[in-house]
Amino acid sequence: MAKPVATRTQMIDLARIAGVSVSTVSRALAGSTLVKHETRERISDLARTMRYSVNVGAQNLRLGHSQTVAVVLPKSSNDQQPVSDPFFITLLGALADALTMRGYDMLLTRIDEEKMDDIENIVTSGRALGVIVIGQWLHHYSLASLARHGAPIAVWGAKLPGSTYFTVGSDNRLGGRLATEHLLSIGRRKIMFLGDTRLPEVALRFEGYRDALIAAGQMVTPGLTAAVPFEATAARRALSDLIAHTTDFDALFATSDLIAVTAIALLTAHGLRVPKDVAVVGYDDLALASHVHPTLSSIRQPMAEASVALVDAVLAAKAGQPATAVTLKTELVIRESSTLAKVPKTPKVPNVRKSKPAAATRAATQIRSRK
Amino acid sequence: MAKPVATRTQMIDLARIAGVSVSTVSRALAGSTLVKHETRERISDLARTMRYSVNVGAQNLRLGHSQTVAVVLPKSSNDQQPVSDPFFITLLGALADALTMRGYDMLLTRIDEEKMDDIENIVTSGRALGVIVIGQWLHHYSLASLARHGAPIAVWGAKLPGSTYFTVGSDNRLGGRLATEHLLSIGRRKIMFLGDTRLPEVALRFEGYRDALIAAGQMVTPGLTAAVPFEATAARRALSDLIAHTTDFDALFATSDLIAVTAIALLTAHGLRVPKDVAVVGYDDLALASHVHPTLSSIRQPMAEASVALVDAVLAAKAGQPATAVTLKTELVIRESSTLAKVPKTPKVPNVRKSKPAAATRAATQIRSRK
DNA sequence: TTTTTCTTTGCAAACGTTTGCAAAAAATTT
DNA sequence: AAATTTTTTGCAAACGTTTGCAAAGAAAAA
Repeated sequence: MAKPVATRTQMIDLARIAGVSVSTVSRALAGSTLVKHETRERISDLARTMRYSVNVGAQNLRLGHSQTVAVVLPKSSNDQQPVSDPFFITLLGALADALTMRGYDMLLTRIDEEKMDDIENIVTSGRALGVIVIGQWLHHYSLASLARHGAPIAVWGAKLPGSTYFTVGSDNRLGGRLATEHLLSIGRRKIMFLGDTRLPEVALRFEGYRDALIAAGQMVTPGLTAAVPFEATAARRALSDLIAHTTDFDALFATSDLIAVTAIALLTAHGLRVPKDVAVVGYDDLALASHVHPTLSSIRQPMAEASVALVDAVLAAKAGQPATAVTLKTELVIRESSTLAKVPKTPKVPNVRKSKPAAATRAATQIRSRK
Repeated sequence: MAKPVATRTQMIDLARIAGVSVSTVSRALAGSTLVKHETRERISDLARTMRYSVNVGAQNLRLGHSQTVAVVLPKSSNDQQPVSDPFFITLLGALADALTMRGYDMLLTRIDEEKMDDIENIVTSGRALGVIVIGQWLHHYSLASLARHGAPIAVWGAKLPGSTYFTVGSDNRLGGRLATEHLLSIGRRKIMFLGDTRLPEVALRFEGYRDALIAAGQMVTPGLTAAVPFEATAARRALSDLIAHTTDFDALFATSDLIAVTAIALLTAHGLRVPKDVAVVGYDDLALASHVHPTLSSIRQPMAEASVALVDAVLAAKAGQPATAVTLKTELVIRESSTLAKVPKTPKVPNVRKSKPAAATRAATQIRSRK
């Protein structure tokens, strides 16, 4: 086999072959009307047959800007787990699409929570024009500090009081309220709240939960709140403990779908029926919510819109606009896990459509069935 | 607020402040021993306090190479779905870690199946030094063509006969055999195969399935094979149909965990008990396998090792080495969905450890419980 | 002190583009 | 045919680094 010449073809090669200058090639490939239509065609064709594409590094250098947006996920230094939360993973996919659609490249990085300055590095090193931060971060104040230093960042999550950066998130308080009102409306009175209120998003969902209870003339029972973490294994451990010791509840409001399905699995193993004995509502409305049995009611966070909003936000930050907080449409999706009607018994027709819309609580509520 | 000067700090700024030339700064930051220890320190400190980091674009341009590896996922032009398969998403996370660990940046792109030439673009445009291709691709031959043109690519999946590119994958045939042998060993005789054998990986798993049946003196029953696709919604539809019309089976071997859990949900809705009436084994051993109820037996594909192997492969390809195919350790993980023993009844201790290792078929088999 | 050697620094040329400006070529008008 | 305008091209300077080479400075040897 002949050793191929390693040197990549570049503009000067095209120029030589076409008998023009590099300037002309550059302009031709950029589609500039400055160059004669005919030569433009000729050069484009040449580029195509020679499988040439411009070196984006050089291009960025000259143009002084990058077409890449970084997406960072937190990595706790202790755990070696790959990205655990299916929610963020789903968001990741949606982000990849949103960015690709707009013509941006996506740089994916996992960053140690202790080394948040690395985030700034991504921008100052010119690797990306801005950073989208997703995942459950403890050090929100570091983010604020980064933003103040001028790094264009957009963050998934709740808007915190003094935050200096762009945020995109669902209406956590509304979500908490919708879930709780729904559970109340199907007659549940001992609704347990599962989530770690140290996280701002979860704290807001808890407020919604409390609001709904109070509006219904109930109050928050201390024993009905459990600080279940988002991480899968830890969540399972916490729930195991919980279910072994507490049984005095007839509904669960889980602050993530993962917590919800884990809880359902444990309840079932414990001999409790869902939704008959315990109704369950999750949060996120991931694909998995429709795949488990019983299918899971959940508060829907619209991923595609979230992604677009995050991209917009990071570009706005880059443009120097003042930080804003986007709140996404947040709605309840009712499925079997919180439906009073009996689960329909194995229809011959594949498409199950619930006939009895058990309890529609309010405007923002909708019934979903599988397509 | 004073408008901050937009210009990013660069080497020449450090040089001016430190009273040296850019060459010295460059060398100092690179840690060259050519520059006096004391000045090196001084410049490093200065860089740190000024929050400077070198422009990787310019660096790459000068150095003539990139530190970025692209990871591409297929996107079917018709469906607007975000990345669907949880398997690839999990792999994605593991890849992010493997690359970060080695000091490479990861560029994530979704590419239309019809425009596979875009893959080559990633390399010729200098965006990345090589490409890791994951996902279920139909056009394997296009990949081969790309590889022949010199693009360093590494592909997740089965090694195809004449493939000119690096591949990393599990031992699909062994996996199929292990699953089937296990189901046979717990007394099942009507084992249904769920998977689309047009995909090379699935075809191999089917061969393993057939091997095991034949070794047990059985033969493949045509009615016990269903071409269930990997994509979630389509899979559900296919399974719905299937379960409505066929019931003459006592075990399922699903070629993905997603198919398996969907099947379990549908079976349960249909009044069938898992594993009592129908035992189920999946493929991939994703996190979700331990989160569903009953927990899912599955063929484990080691993600972390896969990621490392893929990174190694793409670097080898870049170095011009001849293509190889890595086969990962492939083993069966037995959980509740294929265990004869009764599901343990809600132990007070959180950590469930199965007491009865129902049926260990062979060396590569292991029993797992949650940590 | 002068010469020699060794250490530390700076100059200038690359890396592959884009683009302002001016020159050349072509088309139009006088 | 000359003068003017319009279209098309090329020159050369940037973009922010790295590095071979030579020069300057310091230390050692003569």
